[in-house]
Amino acid sequence: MTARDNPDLVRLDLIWGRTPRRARGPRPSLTLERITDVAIELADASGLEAVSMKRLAERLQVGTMTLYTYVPDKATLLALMLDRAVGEAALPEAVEDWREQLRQSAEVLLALYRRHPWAMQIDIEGPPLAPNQLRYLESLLQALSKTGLGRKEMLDTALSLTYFVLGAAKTTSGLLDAERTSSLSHEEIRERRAEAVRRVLDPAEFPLAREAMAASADGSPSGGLWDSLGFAFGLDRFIDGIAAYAEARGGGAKA
Amino acid sequence: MTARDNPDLVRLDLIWGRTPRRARGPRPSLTLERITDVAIELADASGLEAVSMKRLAERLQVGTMTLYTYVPDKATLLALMLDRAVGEAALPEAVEDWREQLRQSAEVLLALYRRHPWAMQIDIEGPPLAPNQLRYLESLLQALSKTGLGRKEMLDTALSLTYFVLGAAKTTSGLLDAERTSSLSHEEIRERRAEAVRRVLDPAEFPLAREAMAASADGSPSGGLWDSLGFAFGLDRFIDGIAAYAEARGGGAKA
DNA sequence: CTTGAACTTCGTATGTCATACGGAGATGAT
DNA sequence: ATCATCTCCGTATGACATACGAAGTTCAAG
Repeated sequence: MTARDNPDLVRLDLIWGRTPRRARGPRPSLTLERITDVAIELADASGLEAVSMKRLAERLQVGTMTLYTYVPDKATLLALMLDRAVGEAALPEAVEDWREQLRQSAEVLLALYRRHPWAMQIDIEGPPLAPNQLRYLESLLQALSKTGLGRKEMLDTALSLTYFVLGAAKTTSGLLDAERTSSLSHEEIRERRAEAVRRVLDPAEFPLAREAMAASADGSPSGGLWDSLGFAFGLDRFIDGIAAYAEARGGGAKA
Repeated sequence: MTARDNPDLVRLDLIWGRTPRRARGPRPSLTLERITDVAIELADASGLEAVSMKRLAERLQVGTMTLYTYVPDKATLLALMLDRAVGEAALPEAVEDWREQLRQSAEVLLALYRRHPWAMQIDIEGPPLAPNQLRYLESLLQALSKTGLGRKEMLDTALSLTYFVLGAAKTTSGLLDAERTSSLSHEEIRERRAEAVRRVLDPAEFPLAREAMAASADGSPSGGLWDSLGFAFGLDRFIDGIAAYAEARGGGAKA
């Protein structure tokens, strides 16, 4: 089966930079990379909804339809943006302590989502086979190869880690986004949220939630309830669970 | 501060069903619930992108702009849809084994995302304070109260669990969606994915990923690589980690 | 009983979006 | 020198959310 028969493969080849050859016509005035970079600038500055083909073309000083010579549709452009952003994440170098490497990998990914919140809004159809996504996965697997886990379990673990990070980033992004976008001060936002919580969190119906949120708000330096939200804690518990499992299986991991 | 001063609170009150009272004008011909239900039907049948104000109004036999008497904007409608969907998830009844209850809670949530894939595409701005979301959270906390964890740790744990489920659902939804939407047979889709993997997964650059995927595909009954994807495994490891932590802290949990 | 404030309904209009289509001109293989 | 193949892009289409304001409806107050 060649790419011609399967539109998915066209997109895949584009993401992998395998553009077949341009012989006949005039030289293109743009490159895919430049287009993708400018699109990312736009998304960073004003959010994903600001990335329209028209605005992007204006920034690039070309007509709107010119973009369609480089990209079959907008969804492909978004896939390119996503993988380019993922490529930005510096992979932590291999260290002997796989727990530490996993933790760092997770934090790098979270930081990436914080830097490029639009990346979480991009829905990929089909399996995640973009180059930088695969590189990230390979790096996780490399760290996990020190645990003595089986190959299938390593894959399950690596994917689970990315699930956790994506979910955490996505759940908290709305909160952080509001702080970035809104014209209000952080104090004001905090105040409004506290008001909203007060209005809604009936102690009779939600006793545990109320207590937990109160405890959480007290422990936070700025009194902000929605700051940390369990990322570090949850990540450490997950890694604990992996370590325990690997050890019980008689794996080669020490400590 | 009253709702009038803070547009967020208007939306919140709407989600909580606190509509102030309608005295003067003619009786409304619709209800928020009916609107929301029909919107959900539409989204279930044809995806979130099929839910436009125009189509929704047509289904309800009213003019497009009529909807705006019930809802300030589409984002609010989406928030209503989301919380109504969450309300559909039957909360597992409290059992003495908190691990089992947690596992069931996670599975219920995953099932919900599978049944209503559009729910994952809805971005909420601001904290998750919708009634059914809070009920779900309270139920998680109730299960966790048997662990002996501190209140802040309970909240961190509960949130982390939802992070994991959301991430897992979101990552895999693109794959399942393709199988639902596409006109191709599952066989054909599988074949194309295998072809894509073959094309892209250079063994020299991605030795571990290649091995892991091969092992994963072999272990799966239908030979499908992208079927389970580590949800159950990752969930169990996470719960293991929580249990270990609670026990080490000298909590009241027994085994 | 009348009046008018407050409400629902919704046609029309505005400005946005992705992208289909086709023409004009440039380039290089033959 | 020809012409297939490519780039560039103006125009057009049909979607979209929603602002605005007019018309009709209901009930409370005078």
